[in-house]
Amino acid sequence: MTINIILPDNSVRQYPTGISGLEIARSISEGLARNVLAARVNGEVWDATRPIPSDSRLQLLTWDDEDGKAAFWHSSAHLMAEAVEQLYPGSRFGIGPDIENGFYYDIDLGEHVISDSDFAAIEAKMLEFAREKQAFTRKEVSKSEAIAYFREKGDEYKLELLAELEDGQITFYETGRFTDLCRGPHLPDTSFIKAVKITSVAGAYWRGDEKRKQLTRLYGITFPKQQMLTDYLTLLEEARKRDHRKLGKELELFTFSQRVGQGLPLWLPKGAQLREKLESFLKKVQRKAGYVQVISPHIGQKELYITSGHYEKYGKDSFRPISTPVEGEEFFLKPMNCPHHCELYRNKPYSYKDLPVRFAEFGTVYRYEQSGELHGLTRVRGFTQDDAHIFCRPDQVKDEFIGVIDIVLHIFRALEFKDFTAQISLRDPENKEKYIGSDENWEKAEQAILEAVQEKGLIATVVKGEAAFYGPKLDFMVKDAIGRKWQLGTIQVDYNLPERFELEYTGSDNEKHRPVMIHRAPFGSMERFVAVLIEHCAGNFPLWLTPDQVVILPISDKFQDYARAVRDSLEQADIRALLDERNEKIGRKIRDAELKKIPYMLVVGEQEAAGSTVSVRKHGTGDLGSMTTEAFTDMVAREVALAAV
RNA sequence: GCCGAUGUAGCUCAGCUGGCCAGAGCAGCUGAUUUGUAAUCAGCUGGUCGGCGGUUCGAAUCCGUCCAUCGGCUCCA
Repeated sequence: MTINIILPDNSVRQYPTGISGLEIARSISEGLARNVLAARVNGEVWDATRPIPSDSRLQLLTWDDEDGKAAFWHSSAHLMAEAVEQLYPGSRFGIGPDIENGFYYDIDLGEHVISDSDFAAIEAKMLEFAREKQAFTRKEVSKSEAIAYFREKGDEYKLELLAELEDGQITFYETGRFTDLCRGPHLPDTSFIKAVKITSVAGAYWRGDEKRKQLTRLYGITFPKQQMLTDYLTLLEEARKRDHRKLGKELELFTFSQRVGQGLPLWLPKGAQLREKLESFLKKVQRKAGYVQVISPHIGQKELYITSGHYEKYGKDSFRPISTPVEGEEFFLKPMNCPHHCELYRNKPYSYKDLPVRFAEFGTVYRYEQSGELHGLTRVRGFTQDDAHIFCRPDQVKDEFIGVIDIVLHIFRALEFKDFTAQISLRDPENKEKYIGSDENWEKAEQAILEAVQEKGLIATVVKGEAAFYGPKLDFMVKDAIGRKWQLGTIQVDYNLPERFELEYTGSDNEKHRPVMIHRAPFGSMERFVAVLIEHCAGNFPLWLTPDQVVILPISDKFQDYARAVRDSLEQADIRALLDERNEKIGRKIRDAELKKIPYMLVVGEQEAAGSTVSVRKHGTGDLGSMTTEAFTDMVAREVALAAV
């Protein structure tokens, strides 16, 4: 009996029934066979060793295929589990998936505690088992057999997972001494795994539920070649150099003080300069888009947040209320700007002709984030949103939404953020009580977002259950230096606050109508945006943004006067210039300026003073030769203008 | 908040299993040098070793606790 196998190039080959992907690979070339990690059979990823029963389309997966890599790492999780079980008998296992960079396994170690000093032993055990070339053996089992096995083993986690599976779809995989409930697929055997690194250990709640037991999550990564691990670790090392916490310190952008408080950033002069540039850039964009600036105070009465619904939802997790000499009077630090903006809207009656009204404010808000959540500038307790609230008619929602998407994309383009993702967050249809507002309004809002995104041709993932409690949203996310995703820009439709604040406008029918509100922040928060920006450009900010654009380096004291004259003329032209007056050699001044990542260095000495020129050196590039001060000024002005900001 | 780790001068770090006055480089200060494209030389200053408590004849080192930071989990209006 033979079957037809269609390969990716559409060629058809005949093989005996029950041949495996691996055997087919071997029939093509021994080299291919050595690299085959898994097989895609009719679109489904299978073990390379699994017999193919009938005519099929086959793709052999190697390290270069995401699915091949996934099988590799998932198999590595099993290998790690086997090692852990040998080292710490009685361990029970939760789940052990592959992830973007490697894999993890959630393990209940009983009384045992694993710390990084144990990693080496686990790695050694894994390599030992890898060399044993243990096969991953797939076994179909009945549900009752499976339950019996894990009951015998006393693994309540696997039993819980089993309870959700149906009979007939349950498979076990055996690797050496370790048997796991697993769908697969897996590598043919463990010998493919040549390099192993346990990367970290952390607590993780079983099934992500804070109320359930915390298991030990062991993270690891493996490779088919030792060199690949070395390269990966080097890459990580490089990424850490871009970390905004490190660069923020080195470039004197911001700092934290224990005395001021956890999660409360202090912006140093250079950081403040940078942030101000970003703010004025956005203000200009917004002015053109019809926004008006407003200003509101940092606190608001308790009643304001009772009206908005925030008190009920977050009152307990906020900073403690501020009391006053008046009995019963309480104020809150504002955790959001929208309630204040609603009151601004209520200042006067609006006609349908007045809408949309767009109130913008760089509003500083305070939220009592859990201490374990705080992280550099990306997660803080006091931060400034580039906030605005658009009050519009229901028929304007989509256009306004589109307008905001345009602003976000404009900003990303200006700052060369190419690698972002967009996510539409809808409510969880199973848990409607988590949200405020009517079904009808939610449906209208979600529809508006979906349509706007579609019209802009934006590629966005849709996630149910991620909406804010008052409305659905569209978020823009960017990754940081070490691959963590952060939300930056956000656009949120809100039918609820206008209701709660009884906002109105008079329609053409002379009747009162309720406006729709759109919350939006293209940067998200200045803190987080600056953090991501720092990591994105590794501290080499675009010329128009960078705190110090130019530094003037006199060859010696003798040329201080000329150097000052150059600086003054640059400042006249609105160029931010420093003067290095230290009594140091030129090599030293250049080195320090390079380390400070200042875009342009102007060396001035005898020749320059004589000819009214400057000798220009560009950061990271080197000597550009000399030119007149005017020519340099023009060059900088042009470069700034070119950024189109 | 939870799990694990870390915490020595402004910065980066050394100080092993407890024992002379706690060290280095950079930064800073003083002086010399007057310099041509990534570190000039010399001298000096600077630390209640994260805070508090304990064990000990003796603690940066061991234990407890609190605080902060780091990696995750949960959360994120």
